[in-house]
Amino acid sequence: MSDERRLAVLRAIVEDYVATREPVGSKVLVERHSLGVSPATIRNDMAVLEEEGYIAQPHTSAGRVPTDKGYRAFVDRIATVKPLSPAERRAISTLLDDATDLDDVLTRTVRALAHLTRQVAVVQYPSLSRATVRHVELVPLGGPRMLLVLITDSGRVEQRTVEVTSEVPDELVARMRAALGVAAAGRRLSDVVAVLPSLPETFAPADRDVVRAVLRALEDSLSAEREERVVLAGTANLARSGLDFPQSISPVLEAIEEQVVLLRLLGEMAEDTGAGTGGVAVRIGRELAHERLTETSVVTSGYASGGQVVAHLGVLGPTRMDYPTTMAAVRAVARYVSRMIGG
Amino acid sequence: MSDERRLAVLRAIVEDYVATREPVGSKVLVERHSLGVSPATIRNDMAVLEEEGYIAQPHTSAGRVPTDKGYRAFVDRIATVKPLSPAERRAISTLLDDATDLDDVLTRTVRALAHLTRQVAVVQYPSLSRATVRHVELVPLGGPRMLLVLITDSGRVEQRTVEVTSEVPDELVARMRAALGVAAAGRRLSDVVAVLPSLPETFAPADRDVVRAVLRALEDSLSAEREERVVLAGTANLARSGLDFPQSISPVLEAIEEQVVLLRLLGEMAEDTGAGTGGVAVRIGRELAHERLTETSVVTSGYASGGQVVAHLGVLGPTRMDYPTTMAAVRAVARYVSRMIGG
DNA sequence: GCTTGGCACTCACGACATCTGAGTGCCAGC
DNA sequence: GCTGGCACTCAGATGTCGTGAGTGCCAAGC
Repeated sequence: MSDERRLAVLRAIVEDYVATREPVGSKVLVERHSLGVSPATIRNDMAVLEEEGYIAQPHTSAGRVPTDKGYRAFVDRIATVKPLSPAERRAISTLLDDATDLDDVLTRTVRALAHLTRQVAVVQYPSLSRATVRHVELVPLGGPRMLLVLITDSGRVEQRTVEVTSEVPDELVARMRAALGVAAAGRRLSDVVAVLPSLPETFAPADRDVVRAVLRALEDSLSAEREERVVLAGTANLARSGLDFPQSISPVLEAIEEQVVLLRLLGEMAEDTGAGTGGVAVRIGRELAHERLTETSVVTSGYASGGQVVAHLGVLGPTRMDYPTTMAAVRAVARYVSRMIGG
Repeated sequence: MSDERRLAVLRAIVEDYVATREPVGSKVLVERHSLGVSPATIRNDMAVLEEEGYIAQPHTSAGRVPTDKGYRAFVDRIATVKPLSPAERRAISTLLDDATDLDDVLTRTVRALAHLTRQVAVVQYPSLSRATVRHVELVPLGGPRMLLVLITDSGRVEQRTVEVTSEVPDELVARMRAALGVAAAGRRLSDVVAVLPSLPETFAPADRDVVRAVLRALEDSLSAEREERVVLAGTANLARSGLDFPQSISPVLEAIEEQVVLLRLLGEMAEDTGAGTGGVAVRIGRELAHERLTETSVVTSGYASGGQVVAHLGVLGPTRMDYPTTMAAVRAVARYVSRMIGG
């Protein structure tokens, strides 16, 4: 019994199951794919594949269904990322080309991705910590309130209100703005944090409390928790493929809504980009190690600005998904975004 | 046959159906509510109610179910907004009190609303056109690109990149910034638009193209389409109440995802705030005039800043919803937000 | 003129029995 | 090591039937 044929059988099972959503039996397998052997032979192969955990039987008199392990083998050893069709490439350009600012780019990106893959798409905002500060602005909002605005070179704008106990004179605001500009502009955010503690010294003692409040707000803007934001699209696609979620889609929706979960995943998967998949990472079912997402797979890729990966984007769908196509779409969109934001 | 009793019967039907999700018959009706008459009498009332279109029978041998018209009568003539429980009030405070900036307030608000009502919550960003400009900032992004940032008194920050054909000297950027500041600061956005056309005149002819590009971007930021943003939460609740959507929840999810639909609704409903409902507007099923939302109801309310309604928020759920409780929650949250943003 | 008990009627739904066919595992022969 | 044959299993489809909730109507009663 040749190893290659067993892999071919596995591939055929995955492809047929993805296409038909029905357990596939030995007979249709030889009919639809030219495997050159009889159903009985295939059955032997299937028995082995099942014993090794690549496929499973929902019940005795049914065909086989790929397991997580089966999909994994498919993704790692069988499938090749297939290039997008020209029409799909055109769709990406049309959707993304006339974007205005960063918000707009990301919103359009996530929509394009959801549309291409017919699944749930996620795009993470460019990380703040790796960016450099383009500009810091401090605006008096009247009375004891000010607005701190932070603009990075990736075009991201962070805002934060600062409230102190007493009225702040405009003149002091102006001086603080100038000091912040000098201290921060052109620096990487992580470096800015290091400079901050020495700043209050340069102000009159009476003003230092106010200065410290502003710095706290700035530090807060830079801190890891606040920096992470994601945009979502295509949740309706989940419902469409509701049949793929035995219980209900509501745990999946819940998990998606807790953006923390998504962010953690995007972060984790940043590290397991497999070889030969063009920078695309895939996690399948239980590999996600999340109880609400056992029937779900995630496909992600990083996107770059200035040669540096600044954030990730991806797609979430049922384990029974068309991996080659999805991976191709994720890769293509990631590259396109990178180009747009100057990757 | 007294009119009051018929209303009482309708109320009982609505309440029971909302509670049990099952068509309600004459027998259980007299058992559960002390109506003081026999089932046969109730049947007569029900026959009339059905003839008048307030209730319907799913099939011959089943109980009755309220129609859209029935719910409408319930909301208008029977139900009273019931105050929230102390625990619920506390939940609102706890969730909202330590919000930092406007983004944060709105995100927390939408979560609170979704949590309280166990439905899909929507919060609209404060309208730009009614706001006044606090500050305009123009930041050089290097080369021919600039970033235009607009800060309103409601704390909203709008950003927009401007790209021109040639490099823009920092000095010109500074002059434009100053001119914009003078022209816009303190004005209502709608008034700012009127002032813009005269601005290029004050610049040297060679610079006017650049100035015009910036003004176009500014106008764009102020334009009606861009000004509208919404935040969503609780989509998972839809799946939970999936049984209430006979076909599937996916058309509903689709409609929600097209934020245009939501914005149109919020806008329309701004005008039909009924009397006696405490500023809360309700649309039921087909009243929404949206084919994907025939099984859906929406409950909204405006929220205010400076005594002016600046935007709306609300909740979307199955027509079979607990209107009194939902309306109470929407009203309470709207008031709370108004207080927080200085309503 | 309402209200009420009685009664015949309807019909969705669940329980149960039956059937069918896809798919399997195994084995003997090639 | 492949193949055809064969007995076996079992989920799902189909059909039948009984049950009971709920109704509408009517004639009697307050």
